[in-house]
Amino acid sequence: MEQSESEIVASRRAKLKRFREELGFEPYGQREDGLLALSDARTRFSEDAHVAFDLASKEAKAAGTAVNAAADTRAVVRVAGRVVQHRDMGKLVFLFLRDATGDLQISVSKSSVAANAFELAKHADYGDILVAEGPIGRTNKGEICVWATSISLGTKSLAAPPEKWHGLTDPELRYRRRYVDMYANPETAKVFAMRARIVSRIRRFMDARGFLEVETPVLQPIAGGAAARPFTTHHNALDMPLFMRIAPELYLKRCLVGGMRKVYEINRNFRNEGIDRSHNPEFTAMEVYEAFGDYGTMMELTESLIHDLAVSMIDERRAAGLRVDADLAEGGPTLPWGELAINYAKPFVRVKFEDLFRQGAGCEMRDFAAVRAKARELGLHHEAKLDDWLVVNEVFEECAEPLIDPCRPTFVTDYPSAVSPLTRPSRTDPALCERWDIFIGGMEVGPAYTELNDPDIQLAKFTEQLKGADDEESTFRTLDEDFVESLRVGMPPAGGLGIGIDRLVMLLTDSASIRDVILFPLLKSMGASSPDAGASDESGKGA
RNA sequence: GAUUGCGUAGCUCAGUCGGUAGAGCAGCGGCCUUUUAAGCCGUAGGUCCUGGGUUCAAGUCCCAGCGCAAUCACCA
Repeated sequence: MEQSESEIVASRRAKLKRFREELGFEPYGQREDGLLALSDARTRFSEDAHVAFDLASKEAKAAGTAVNAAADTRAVVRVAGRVVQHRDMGKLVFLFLRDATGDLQISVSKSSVAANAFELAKHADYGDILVAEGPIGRTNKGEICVWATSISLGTKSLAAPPEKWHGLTDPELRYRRRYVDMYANPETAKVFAMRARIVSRIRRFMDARGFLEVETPVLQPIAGGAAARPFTTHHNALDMPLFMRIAPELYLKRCLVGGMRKVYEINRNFRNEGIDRSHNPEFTAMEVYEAFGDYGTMMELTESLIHDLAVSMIDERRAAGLRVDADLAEGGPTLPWGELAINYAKPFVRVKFEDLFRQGAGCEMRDFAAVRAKARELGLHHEAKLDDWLVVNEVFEECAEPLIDPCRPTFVTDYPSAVSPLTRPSRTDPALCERWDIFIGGMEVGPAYTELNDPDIQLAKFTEQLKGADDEESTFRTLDEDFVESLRVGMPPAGGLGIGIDRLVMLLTDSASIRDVILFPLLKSMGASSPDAGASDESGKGA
């Protein structure tokens, strides 16, 4: 049953036993009060106190007496952290502890601690969690450290650690063993700390503008609000199929019907589709709805929010050691993202879909014959099967989107109505609708609409959409009649917005992949059975 | 789904033309009271991703599969 363990694990187990039985340390620790974060402990260092103590020590040594306790004004700190460096000099041991705030050296002199504590320091392994207490001073070489007067064991680590200099670099291992990645590569932990602050800033921004944060169903009987393949599940007691939501949109609109004026939700969506650098099957989105607003109010809100976040990232990124190219004095925060230097100065770029189309395709988008010719020229061979406006959309994505300057946040406005089923058509030009998409760094970060609130048009658009569904799609695409009914009750005119939080965090933290901003991204499971072995397993699962 | 690349010790990586499996770190045993990837002496550690094939001989060449990455496709 017990697998034979590696030599390293075996020796760590032997140490655990020795620490417990010979040295009297509980290998899994206990409550510790009064612990300081390592970065806070470091700030308690006083050069004056250190120099005064150093002088008193030398005088006492020359005189052959003990140091007068009153001469030691160094702050005493109590800290805990994981061992990431260990240098044994014989009767003096230097080790570095690490916590989420940084690293701090602990210097353990045989003459300053109990015999069992010195043995513990001497034999501590990379990865062990230690608790140390003592005055904060520095070494001859200038390293600020805790001169330990006591050391105890927080937790013994049994697993083999990563390489101490290169850390964990294999991307697969970093994602699969994120708990190791987070301490072995401090920049990983910094990205997630920044993500947390970005999300809380977004909430403060929305709250300050009077939006109410609500929570709507993740388990939905009908997966609406977007066109994506949902994950399916089943409720046993009610014996009903359920879908993980692909978007909260239809529920948030019901909130407007119910009388909420301004609502938002920050939560997970789930889409059963491909995985790549900007797609994870579960991702975080913020959706916003404002009664009596429109896509213009959403544009102002989005521009202000993203600009404010970018400004706040100047200090964040400097503190985390990330690049910042320019500051506000030069026209707006410029935050590098990979090879791109993205400038978040207001106002963001605005360009009409129709104009960008003309520029990219070289013809008018309403000249469908020319558009179809262009599509064939581009090699879009399924062009003949598509509606005119879908061809327009494909040609746009192919020819026009690449023209958007990736270094400037850009609103593309006034999309064709035909590709936007939840959006209100323009009153002056019904072929177009009041919708924009914002692009940053070549990524689509989010769309916004003036919401369609005419129940008859909405019903017609849903019905039209369902007609085009193939067999597979029709298993999860169902008309949400209750939503249409809510529109009959009456939804005020409104603006709505969706923003991909993960993508925004990627841009703000200079992360190349969505997996770098999601703590535990989805990977294939390693223990998965082979296809033939799996068949018998599967039938046994539900019981 | 397609193409390309990668998969060797716990980790980071070498491995030439097909000819006995290598280093550093980590580990283990020593030495050292000011180290900064500490150093020095000694020692141990391998399913070369898996399965086939070619060959006197395969980590290396061929085929299939698995995993990861990048690019493309898909995702209105």
